[in-house]
Amino acid sequence: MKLSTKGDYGVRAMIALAKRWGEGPVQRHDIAQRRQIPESYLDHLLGQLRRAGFVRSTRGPGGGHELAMPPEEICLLHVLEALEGSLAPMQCVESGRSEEESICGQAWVWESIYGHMRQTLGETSLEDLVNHELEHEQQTTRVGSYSI
Amino acid sequence: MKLSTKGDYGVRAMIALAKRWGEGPVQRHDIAQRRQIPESYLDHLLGQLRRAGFVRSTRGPGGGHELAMPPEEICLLHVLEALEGSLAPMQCVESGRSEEESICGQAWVWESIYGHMRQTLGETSLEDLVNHELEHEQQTTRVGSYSI
DNA sequence: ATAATGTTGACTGAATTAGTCGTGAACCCG
DNA sequence: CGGGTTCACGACTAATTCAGTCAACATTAT
Repeated sequence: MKLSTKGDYGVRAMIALAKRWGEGPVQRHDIAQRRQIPESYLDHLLGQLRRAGFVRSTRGPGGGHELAMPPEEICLLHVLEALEGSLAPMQCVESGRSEEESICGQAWVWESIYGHMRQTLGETSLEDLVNHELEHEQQTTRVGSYSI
Repeated sequence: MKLSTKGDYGVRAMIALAKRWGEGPVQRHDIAQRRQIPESYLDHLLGQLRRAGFVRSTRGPGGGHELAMPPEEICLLHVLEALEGSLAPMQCVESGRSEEESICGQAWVWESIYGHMRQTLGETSLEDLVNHELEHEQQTTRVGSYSI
């Protein structure tokens, strides 16, 4: 039941980009360093996120990556589904499946859990994550590690 | 984010046993056939469940496996944790971890999801699962496939 | 041009999952 | 006792997924 590092790293990268929203492209190298993601792996993640329409990239000197839309319009659910595919905990809970087919006898429990999960992730935007991080930084006097 | 087949099969097996609660031991072969679980694999699962104290086994002719306690006293959460270990979706959400340590910036969301999941699984007993299955069988006139 | 940067796909090593199999131990019955 | 039934346990294996690297290529700024 673990989220893969792909999803974890991907969200971290998106938070990094959200934090710099409106300030122009951020470079792969920069993101990787700040958020502790292997740089060559980040490549793939950014690729998927770009193809999913969340990230816009520009090449050449001064290039980099930036969000393709404001942070408040991007929710965790969509980011994670773009990276990991469906988050359904069991196949028989995958969307669009008639009651009859679920012969596993426990599907209804997982459906409820999955529903709640989707709702929570769907209600949480990148903006929320950034704000939460900023608040947390204020509280602890420790400055810097992830700032900007 | 998928539950492994281990957890799925394990719960299915427990439902099978719960359905026969009070009727003496049920044989591996029988469970495997009814619930579509590879019999040699079921061995391992029953082993884990026995060592976790949920199942009692007896050898020899007329032997088999049965629940070690009434179905209403066994919840999904404990069964799954016995089989899969912690169900936490991220390591930084694992229980007993101070706020400071979670540097991932998204832990709070997952903590909420994990909390809800544990609560739901903790409130669902084998008895509930059996009842749900029985109701469902009544509704659909189709008889038999999993009966008794 | 050329240097900085992103893009892509092929490739790899490690870990995990999902099993199988063989041997042995306990038990029941005659 | 002896033979058949059933569970018990651990070694072994095949397949899949995960996590990550790398090299060759494309694009743009200056």
